Amino acid sequence: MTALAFSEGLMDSRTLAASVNTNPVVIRRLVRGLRQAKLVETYAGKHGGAQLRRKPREISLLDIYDAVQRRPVIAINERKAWKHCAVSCHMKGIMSSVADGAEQAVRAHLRGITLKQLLRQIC
Amino acid sequence: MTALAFSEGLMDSRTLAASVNTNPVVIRRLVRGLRQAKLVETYAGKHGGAQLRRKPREISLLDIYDAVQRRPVIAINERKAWKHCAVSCHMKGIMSSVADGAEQAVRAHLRGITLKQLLRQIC
DNA sequence: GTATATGTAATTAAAACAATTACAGTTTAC
DNA sequence: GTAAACTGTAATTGTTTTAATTACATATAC
Repeated sequence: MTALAFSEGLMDSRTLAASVNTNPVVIRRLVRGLRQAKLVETYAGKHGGAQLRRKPREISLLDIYDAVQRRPVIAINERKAWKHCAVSCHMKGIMSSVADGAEQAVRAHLRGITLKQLLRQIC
Repeated sequence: MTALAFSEGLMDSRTLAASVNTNPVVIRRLVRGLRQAKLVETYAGKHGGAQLRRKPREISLLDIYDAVQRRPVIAINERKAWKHCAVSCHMKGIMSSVADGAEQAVRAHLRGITLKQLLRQIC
């Protein structure tokens, strides 16, 4: 996303992949999430590629995180509790709220950073 | 750790494993980290096991997190940068500080929760 | 119509993680 | 002093997750 902001235009998945040192298909899979979140628009065909739909100043890292993230910051134990153990029976609920708090803390941090800010550190 | 606080004494790895629904060896591996962090003490031999070294009120979730955690909240891309791309060359540094901020946010949250507080939600 | 893109499913490979086995060392109880 | 019940840890195997790659249908520019 920083590369897209930097380029100020279309970039194809091959170039983006080179920048991250991975495979174009990996990029296209991530771009799908970003497109669904309306952060980028993509074009097929010759001279196709992806570009931002909003100004870097208007895209936060939280927007990107929500668009591509899959797993929570703190995962909770999903196994069955041991019925004879009061602690075991309560832990899922207790840890869920702990994990939720951690998630919110990270989200608040990411909400405060925009692509524009990252860009300023390069230019 | 909540189970140890609840029991107010020694618990063996077999019982702890039953509570978490896993294998005793998995517990013993986690306990090693907790022991190195001086959060618990363990005893070998018959009637052995683990118990807390401090009061639940004096153990924060951050203490536990530091003792057993392995991977950062946000991992950064460790691949080689693409020399011809200014963004690629700067991203590692930029993302490191973003990841660091997220880590600090989670740590601040966990620092504010003690085992005692978790215990209160059970008793 | 050919070259160059994306979109996506399917497959393979790699890495991380948990489970299990095995066994040496420790402590208790008798 | 020896059997029983623990911990400590290395080694192995199995499972799950993730990334990489292949394949090909579809779209667009010229």
